Amino acid sequence: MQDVARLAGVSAMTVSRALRSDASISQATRARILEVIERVGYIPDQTANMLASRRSGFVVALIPALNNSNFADTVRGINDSLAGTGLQMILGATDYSPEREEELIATTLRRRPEGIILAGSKHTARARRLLTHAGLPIVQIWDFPDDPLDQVVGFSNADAARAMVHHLADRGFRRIGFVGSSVPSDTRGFERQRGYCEALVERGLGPPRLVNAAKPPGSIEQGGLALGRLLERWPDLDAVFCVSDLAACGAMMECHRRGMVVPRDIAIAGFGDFEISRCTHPRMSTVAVESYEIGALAGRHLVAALEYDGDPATRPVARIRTPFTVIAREST
Amino acid sequence: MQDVARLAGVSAMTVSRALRSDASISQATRARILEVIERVGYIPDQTANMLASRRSGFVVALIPALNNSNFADTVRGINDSLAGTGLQMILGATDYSPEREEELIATTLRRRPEGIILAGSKHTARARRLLTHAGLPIVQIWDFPDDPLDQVVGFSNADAARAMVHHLADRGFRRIGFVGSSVPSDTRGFERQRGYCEALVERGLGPPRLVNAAKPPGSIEQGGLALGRLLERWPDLDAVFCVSDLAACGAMMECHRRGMVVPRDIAIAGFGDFEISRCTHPRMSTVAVESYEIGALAGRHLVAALEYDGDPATRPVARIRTPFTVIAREST
DNA sequence: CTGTTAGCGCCTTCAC
DNA sequence: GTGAAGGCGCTAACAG
Repeated sequence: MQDVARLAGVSAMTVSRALRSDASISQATRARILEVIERVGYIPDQTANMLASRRSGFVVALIPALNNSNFADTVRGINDSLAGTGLQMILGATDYSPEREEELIATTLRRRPEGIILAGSKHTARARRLLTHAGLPIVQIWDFPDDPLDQVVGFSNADAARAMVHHLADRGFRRIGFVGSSVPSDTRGFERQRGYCEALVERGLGPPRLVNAAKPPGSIEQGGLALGRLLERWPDLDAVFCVSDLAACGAMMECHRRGMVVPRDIAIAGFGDFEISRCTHPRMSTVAVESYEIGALAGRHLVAALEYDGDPATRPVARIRTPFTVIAREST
Repeated sequence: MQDVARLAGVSAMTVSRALRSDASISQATRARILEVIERVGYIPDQTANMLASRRSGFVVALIPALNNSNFADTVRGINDSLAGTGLQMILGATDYSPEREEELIATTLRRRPEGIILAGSKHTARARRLLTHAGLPIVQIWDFPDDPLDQVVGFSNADAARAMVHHLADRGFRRIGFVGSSVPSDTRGFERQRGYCEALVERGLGPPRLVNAAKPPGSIEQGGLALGRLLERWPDLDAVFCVSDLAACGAMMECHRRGMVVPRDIAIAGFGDFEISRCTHPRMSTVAVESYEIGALAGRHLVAALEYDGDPATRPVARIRTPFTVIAREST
């Protein structure tokens, strides 16, 4: 910056001003400085900027997994909502582990992010302490906790799962099995399982019939294996609801393999409305959630919190319930 | 850090040492300092660290899209390969646009990353200038350019597509259509199309029969529409090769809708070996590429380049060709 | 509209 | 094994 200043015949401070849009500087001086910058290929050092201005321009987003189309859409939503704000995203994958999440919170906090977006509502005690201590705007997404840390954009996974069980019951299915999440700490998966159990009670459909899928990779394959285990224990199942469309897809393939006709012999339902659910044969009934919208809203409300400059005590705190919809297709 | 130092009865410099593993400091002092740090909840400021130590700990990864399962796997591979190195990833999505890529390069370079991973080999002139000027290790992935900027982990998309056309020809298909990428600047898609055209010549299968899918969202739906347009122009097609599994999946659904039996009436092939390709009915033939491995290798070789401290002129430069495989399933 | 001064929070370098 | 001085590249705050 000193070099540029010298070449342009101004002080470093003026170069610094030329780089910002709001600063008071004459058109002529700015033009001359920008010309020098372009000519010598100067790239301002944002690290030094961060230190001096005490603004990192970072937002942290922590999601369970990168290779899940639902969360990938959410990340896209966050990314899009940050465009034009000068904010950049630091992305972390927790692998559904609260401990890994805590670790990521601790390390990313060193980057002095301005805000943080977290999937879910289950955090370790230290993670909660770190977050509240840091005093930055938080948005919890993909869940609707009773005791939110700050802002929330999500939905009740239990309610969403309940809705699907009611759909199955409405269509006349009575012996409904459930393929649960392969990851014990997948709280959203667990909530869906809870919703399934509650709905069974509500409709008087007897005790739960459930198994858990095995660990990825191969969520689809694992869904098929899980169906096998379900049928072994409860051969008279007439419907299976899976914690995700991927597992449901595997379950459906297993049906094809066994010569079972969906939904005549057994109905199959998934969760998430992945593109894949429109691509099975028959097409799969599922629960659609607003993956992209969750990210976009979370980003927008985080930015709003960052731009708010009134009394911190009266900062608006969004608690948004995003909708979910049972998509009834031919598989049920 | 000053506060911690005062509480521990040492100088700030000693606290700084206690935070690093390699520094020379007595066990007792370090233990005392760490205890204070834990008690007061001190979080070191990595921004200041970056400025003083002149190491950002950042690696930039620029990929075309986040919601593409192939690239998501690559990102996962990069992420995993960075674990334990102290490096963090800044992720950018270029939306298949060289201009957007240039913009991202310019803005992320301000963060003073230590290395950069780029999908593809088509960059604007300014982007190339910025990169070479920055003088950092680069890894180009998902392509195998003739004029690499630095390191490469990828494969020839044209060759991979050629292999699939040869597979179709081997199976006796003669009138092979192609559904190209919806994005004009998708160079990998364009390379696949080139491979298709070359293979037609090699096998004497007449002039290309190709259409392009329309813009996402709805890559699957667009594949179906594209098949419709292909059949309108060339009603006697006996096989269709799609630039991605998503489009192929849509094409297959369109066949179901039209009462065409795959592969008896028409064969369908995709590209990418997405999970979805194992989930169609019949299962889809496709070209498998090592999405995760590409990311993992790119990350590993970037780290190697960063750790290398010999003569810059003799730094090892990896140029890795990752394999691709035609997966023959029932759809062809 | 432009310049000067004094840091931002940490680490490098050197001294002991 | 520990401390003091100085500076990383930039900007806030003030002065003019």
